[in-house]
Amino acid sequence: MRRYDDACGTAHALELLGDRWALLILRELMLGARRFSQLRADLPGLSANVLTQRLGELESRGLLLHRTLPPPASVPVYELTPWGYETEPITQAMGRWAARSPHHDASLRISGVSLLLSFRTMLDRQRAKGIDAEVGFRFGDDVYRGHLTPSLFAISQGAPDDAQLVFIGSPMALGAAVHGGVPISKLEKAGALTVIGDRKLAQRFTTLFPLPEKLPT
Amino acid sequence: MRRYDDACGTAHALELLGDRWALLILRELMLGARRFSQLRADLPGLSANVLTQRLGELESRGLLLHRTLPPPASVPVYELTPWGYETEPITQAMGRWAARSPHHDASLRISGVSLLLSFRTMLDRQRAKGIDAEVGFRFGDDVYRGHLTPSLFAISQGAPDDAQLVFIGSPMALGAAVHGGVPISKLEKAGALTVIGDRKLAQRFTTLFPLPEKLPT
DNA sequence: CGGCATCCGGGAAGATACTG
DNA sequence: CAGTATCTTCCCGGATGCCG
Repeated sequence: MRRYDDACGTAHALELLGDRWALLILRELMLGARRFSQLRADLPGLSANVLTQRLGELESRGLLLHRTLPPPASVPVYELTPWGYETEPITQAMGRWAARSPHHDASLRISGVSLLLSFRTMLDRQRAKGIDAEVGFRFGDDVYRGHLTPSLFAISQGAPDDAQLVFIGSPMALGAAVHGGVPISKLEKAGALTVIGDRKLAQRFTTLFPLPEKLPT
Repeated sequence: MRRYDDACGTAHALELLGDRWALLILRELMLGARRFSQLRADLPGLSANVLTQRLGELESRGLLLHRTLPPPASVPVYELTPWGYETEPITQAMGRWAARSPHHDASLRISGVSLLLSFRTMLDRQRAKGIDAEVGFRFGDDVYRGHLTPSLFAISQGAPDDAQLVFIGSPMALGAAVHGGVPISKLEKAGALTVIGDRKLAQRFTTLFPLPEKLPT
């Protein structure tokens, strides 16, 4: 490993997760275990050998585990350790800071996990006052449930037991609605997004995660 | 620039400041403008050409400015832009997280800026209850003043007007007292640290910035 | 399908020496 | 003092092939 030889915690953090792609791999695992092929699909620019290398390093450093799901699944997955999950504040601080960048291009592709994490990061507690909702998300085969309250947006993998609201579509379509201000009706007409359940709640949902003001170019 | 082609804010942040040494350079500028040679001294493993390259990139990205101090100084310095200063939460999140690492080696060298920033990051508001103190720090030629209150530790370059307390010595010696639990008296006997002013306050000062509990190896 | 090994090209990082 | 110039090394990324 390349070292900084610096007692500062920031330097040590960079030694542990400063390699290219490392933090993005952690981000994709932030909502639960995922498979090698899922990670490849989430991070298209990342080649298999580098992914293998990163996963090995992060495992040896104690940030994630390589385990096999219990039968009948019995497939290998990668999952963060508790300490790995504790990197979320780092991811969030970066996301919050970069959202103000004049060069940030929101039209690029985004993964389902990234989008849901951005909601968690940007939740506006004032605007969410009084809310208590179970929301489902279906991004192709990836399904998530979120429990939204004014103080917290708890997300996990899997279909919700009974959601007031379910979004179906690509992460980019939902991102356009929430972060891009595109009306839901327009996305539905274009066939990019489907909303099931409480449409009024869906409308409100799109306003709960405002991005910070951008800097002048 | 190497891109991730990802709309996620974290990815964009990594494009802007994910290059090796970049975040550590920002850290060293976090308490005010510094010169090229100071940065080299603060980051011994960083060679001049890489430093030149990083400074140029960070300037073109809008995180810092290369300007000349007004006469009679008239020397070139590098200084963060307001947006550059806004990276401190990232630095702090990393430092806080890495402090729990089983592999963190606090015996390595640390810069004055790093140490003072670690105080700001780790300030325990409970323990600091009722405090309101002006503290000076002298690390060789680098002099800082800090205004400490229960909610904030404001730091700037330069000698304090009237400090109740001044620490004189190397950053590592002060770090040993605050983060390492080494008694001030012992450091003074060893000639590593000098305390001027309110010694009782100095004693209390060393308890205000507790590190989080480490993970088992 | 889910990796790991290997080879290769390009480019970034590191060490050292040098210049205005 | 504040950077350049040059050279070497190593990491990253892509492709391919192997093996369970």
